Amino acid sequence: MPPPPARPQGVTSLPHQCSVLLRRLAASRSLTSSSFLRALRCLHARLLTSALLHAPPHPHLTLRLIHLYTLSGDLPAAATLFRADPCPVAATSLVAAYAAAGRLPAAVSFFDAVPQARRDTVLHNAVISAYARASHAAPAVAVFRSLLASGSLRPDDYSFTALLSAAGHLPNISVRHCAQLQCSVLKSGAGGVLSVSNALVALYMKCEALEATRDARKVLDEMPDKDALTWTTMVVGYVRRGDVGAARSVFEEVDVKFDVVWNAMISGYVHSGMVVEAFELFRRMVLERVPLDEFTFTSVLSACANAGFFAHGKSVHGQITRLQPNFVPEAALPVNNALVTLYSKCGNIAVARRIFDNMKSKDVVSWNTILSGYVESSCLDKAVEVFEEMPYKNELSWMVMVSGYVHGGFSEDALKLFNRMRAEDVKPCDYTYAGAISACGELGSLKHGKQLHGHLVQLGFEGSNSAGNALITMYARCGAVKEAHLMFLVMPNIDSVSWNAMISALGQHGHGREALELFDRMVAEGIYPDRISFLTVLTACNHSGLVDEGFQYFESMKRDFGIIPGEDHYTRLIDLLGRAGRIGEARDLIKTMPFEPTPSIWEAILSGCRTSGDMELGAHAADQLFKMTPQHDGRWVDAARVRKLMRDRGVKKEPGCSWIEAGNKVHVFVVGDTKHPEAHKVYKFLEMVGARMRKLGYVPDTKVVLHDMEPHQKEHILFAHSERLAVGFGLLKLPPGATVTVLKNLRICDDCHAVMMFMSKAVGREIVVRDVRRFHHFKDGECSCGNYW
DNA sequence: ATAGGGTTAG
Repeated sequence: MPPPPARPQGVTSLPHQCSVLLRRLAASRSLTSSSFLRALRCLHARLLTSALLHAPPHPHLTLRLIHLYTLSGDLPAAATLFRADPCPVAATSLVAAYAAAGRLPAAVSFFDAVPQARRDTVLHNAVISAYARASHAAPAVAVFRSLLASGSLRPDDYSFTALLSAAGHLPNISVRHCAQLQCSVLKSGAGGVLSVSNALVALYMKCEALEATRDARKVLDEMPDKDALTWTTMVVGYVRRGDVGAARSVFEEVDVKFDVVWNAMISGYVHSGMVVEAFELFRRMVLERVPLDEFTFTSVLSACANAGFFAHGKSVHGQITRLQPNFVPEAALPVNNALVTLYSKCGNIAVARRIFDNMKSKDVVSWNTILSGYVESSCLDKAVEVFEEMPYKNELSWMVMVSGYVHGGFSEDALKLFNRMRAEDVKPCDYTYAGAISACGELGSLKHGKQLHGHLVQLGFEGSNSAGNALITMYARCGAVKEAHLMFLVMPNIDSVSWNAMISALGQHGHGREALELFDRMVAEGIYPDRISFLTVLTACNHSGLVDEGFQYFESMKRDFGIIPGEDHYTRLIDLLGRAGRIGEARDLIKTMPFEPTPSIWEAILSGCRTSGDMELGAHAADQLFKMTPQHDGRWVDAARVRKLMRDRGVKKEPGCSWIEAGNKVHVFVVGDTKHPEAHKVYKFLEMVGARMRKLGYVPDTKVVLHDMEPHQKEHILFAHSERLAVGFGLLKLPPGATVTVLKNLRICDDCHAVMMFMSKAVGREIVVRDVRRFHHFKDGECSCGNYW
């Protein structure tokens, strides 16, 4: 018996043993779905890393460790190991892992870290596909070109697959372009490869041209083998082209229906807003025992969230919970993301947060979902918290935050963030620009707005509708109606939002008739007006005093367009009537409303009464309003006491008198002369005060509602301002001779009888109060008045 | 070590 061959030296060394173990661990594919295995891998990787700290460096081992780390989801650890030796194989793993996590810049950095001479085809492929995944066509093509230009390297079928996929993200991809690509694929000999053909089908389906579907079909018919993805590609392609019917017939054509095709069809219905059909298909899937996977659930959950079928969504949630053990963390990720969306859309942000917190792995989408959940629930401070806490952000995170700021009235912060974004070298997308432009509009900063317009043009975002619409609004807000109109004229494809913006622009500047004409033209051009359009029209009528026209459009909205007027439409109409002194009609209108009057309806009535001097109705409206407004939370001046004082002094609901309601909703009834050249500043300032108030967190859901900033009102505008702390408060102007006891947080100017309310935090601070003509300087309880101009 | 399609955030 021959002796066993002697072991080669060094094989039993620690690195070698580890290497064997690692290879086994990484290869245990059958257990991939177990999160336990992932944890185990991670644990092993960590143990080995520390064990090998003092062992001699071993390239193979490092590679295996990197692979293990990427498999177990510990990307930073993998990246650290890579930096010690930037080899192409490790880079490939990392590029793929980071791209899969949606972190493109990091993914590309690994490619960059490998010296050009060491980059191989596989690494190039990984980068091309990383760019393709992130829909960045141009850089993907550039990397492909560099692969060709290298001389020593040749693209393989992976390269072509990734390239074709990237090409699908090119804007206006043409059939000719596709054919050219097909040609070069054939020439390279990658023509018969399934994945390449699938990518080609997808590419043709992405062309806008009608005949492109024929070409796609031709490729498909010539394919010797087709798999689930081939059919899915066709279904998805048709859905993208807006042809759900064709998608459905492809779906029916497939004999053996793979679950992927079902999922594609369901998500197709969801995207087309055909929620009923989506659910129908989902039911059939269950009946036919097609395995439901995370994609199915994600689509169905998204359907529930979009359609507002929250109860249904919750029952699907239950179903998922029963299946949870079968879900791998990375598979459950999109499902969890969809769940977070569902709960935050149905207003249950707390549950959304709980799901988010319990998620084992989170990606950019998860963070963005919870971020926008907070933004939509007007919890801006929470949103900011999340934003700063996010381990990684993408363009969308910034966009959500910028537009969230604008939406919440924090235009200054929006612009600040926008600037920070550029300082951090993040390229804003057109939506972000739209947000920043709206912020300029809100702040009335034409100069800055124009500047951004310039950047937009430079960046080639000219054709963007969101940015264009924001520009129309911005120009209108800044008083540049001509520019707004010009924008409206040059925009390549105006949508209903553009029309609404332009109608509103005209209305704002008192061109009521033109606004109505534009509305008629919109309808004549076949654009269906929505509820916003009518809101805009009513506002335009309001600004120009077109009472009868307002009524006509209101009637037409119900009769011709089947839009049920909401609270906001009634409010506008009542406001319109009130301004025209036709308060009686407004009162009659309330009775015909299909719902009980809301606070804003009473506010409109109240301000109408102020104009017409209808004391009786005004008193009634005020009483209703007070009844409805929630109690203050103790941090504010007791509005009830002030009200009582006013009543006691016989100043209740006097025309021209403005007042405040404290509580969860703070109404700042500003009575002002808007013709004054400085008036718009006051207006902006008050908005800012409201915004800051919320930001400071004094009263969570505070809304500052401004009233009576119309040209025909000519009274004082009073407001308060502190250099350090802008405080939210309201102002009462009492008639001369009225005496009011000073409450804890209340001060009165003896000279002009302005009553100020401060938050307790502001008491004792130096507060400067100005009105348009006078200023009040409060210090140590003293008030000095003087002329401001 | 890399790939094609479908899911989630606006």
